[in-house]
Amino acid sequence: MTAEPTEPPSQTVYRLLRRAIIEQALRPGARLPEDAIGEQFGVSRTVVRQALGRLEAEGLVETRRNRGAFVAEPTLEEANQIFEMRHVLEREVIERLVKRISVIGLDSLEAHVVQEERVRGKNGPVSIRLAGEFHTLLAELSGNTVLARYVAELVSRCSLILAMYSRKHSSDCAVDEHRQIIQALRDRDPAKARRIMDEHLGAVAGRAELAEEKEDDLEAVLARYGREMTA
Amino acid sequence: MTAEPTEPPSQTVYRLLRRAIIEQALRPGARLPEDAIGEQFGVSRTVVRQALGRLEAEGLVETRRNRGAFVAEPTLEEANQIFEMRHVLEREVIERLVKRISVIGLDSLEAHVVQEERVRGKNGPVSIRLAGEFHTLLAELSGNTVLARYVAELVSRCSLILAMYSRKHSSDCAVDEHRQIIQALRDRDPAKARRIMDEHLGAVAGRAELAEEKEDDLEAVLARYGREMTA
DNA sequence: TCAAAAATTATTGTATACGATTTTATCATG
DNA sequence: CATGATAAAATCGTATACAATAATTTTTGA
Repeated sequence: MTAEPTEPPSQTVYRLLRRAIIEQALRPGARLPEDAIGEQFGVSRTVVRQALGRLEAEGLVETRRNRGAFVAEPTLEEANQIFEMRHVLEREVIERLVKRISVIGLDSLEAHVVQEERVRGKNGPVSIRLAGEFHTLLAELSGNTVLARYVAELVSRCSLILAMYSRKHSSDCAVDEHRQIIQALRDRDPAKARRIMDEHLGAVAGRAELAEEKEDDLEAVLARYGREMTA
Repeated sequence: MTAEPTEPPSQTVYRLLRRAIIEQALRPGARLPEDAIGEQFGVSRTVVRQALGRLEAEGLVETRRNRGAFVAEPTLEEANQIFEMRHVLEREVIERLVKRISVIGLDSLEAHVVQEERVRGKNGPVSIRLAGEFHTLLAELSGNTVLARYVAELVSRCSLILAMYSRKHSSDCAVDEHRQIIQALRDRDPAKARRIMDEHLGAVAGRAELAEEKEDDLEAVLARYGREMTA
């Protein structure tokens, strides 16, 4: 039996915090004190710090000197730039996939959409995450890992933006649009694929309105997300 | 007088290591032991670790579990993907600049090329860095900070690739090509600008051949780059 | 002499300790 | 009562200590 190399704790913390942010359990502006997080996850500040550092590099977290880390609050200008770049990169993804996506690739997209359908309307946070992961999966199928990494980063930052500037994350329509994208790829129709992706991203970006603030209960959130760690 | 907030030590270490890698004073595969670096810079392993973490996130450094950090050694496949993405993004940069670059922007590009000319042939490492920074400057002038960040990252990773796969970093020709790019932007000629950028990047990518290994003297390099820190 | 096992060394991974900085609370004073 | 100074608390930034792991060397037995 191969001795599976266990994941380093900093990565676990990183992963869980990231998911909590993307699923909007931790909302923009929320404080992220090192000792509170470390205590919940049963690790020292050292490893929490590493995780926060990575999240900061990805733009999901902002840290202020001697003040600590906070879930990032992108300005409207940043939000526009992020959407712009996402658009540029996802267009590139589609262009590549229309040319050379494999049957296996199409199947994995189908499988993902089926998953999305399954949680449709049931679980808000999870459906938010799955909707984003559809785009990440597309980018991965492009075969260029750099492109995939950038898209993943931008998609996750978009979750943050929607949390700030849209009233509700109505991802119901998204599933149908995702199906349309798959169909266009299957048809090998570049114009159609590009048009649908443009519309889809436009729809996502269009949900930008102002939303009211809502306080988080950090401990409760961490307890929920930390279960995986202590178990 | 405004009390200038002094740079955190981890960022200094990050900056100096980054420059050492980009200027090829630390070559791909070189070991980066935490205590040796910390001793040279007069800081603890804690801050060295932070710097190495950031460099890893950018793809300039690879760390192997319980083995330590090394200057990254991109494979040929990774190298191709990086060049591809750089091409995609820089094309986007040019497209935007042709439309809306300001006179001030053009001036700053001119000023940079003058600098490049000044060190032409004199100092290898510095001219390598300046050649890259021309592209970073272009991306910054696009006004999209995300785009600028990605281009900066890719440009620096290209230095690494050239260090591995090209015999010599003959950046002499680059200065002229940079001038041509500026001219095309001045003329607001999209087709020409794009063609020149394509040729330029093709020329850069074309220098990919196999190079012999060469051992580094870590201490000497760090002493050189660390002067700025201890002073 | 060679190979395998054991011991040694070197280096990383994590926790903890302590000083520094910022924020908050307290209190005196106009 | 407002306000500014001072003290207290909370939190971060960095150094250091120790445990864990991997690499290296030495030892041992055939």
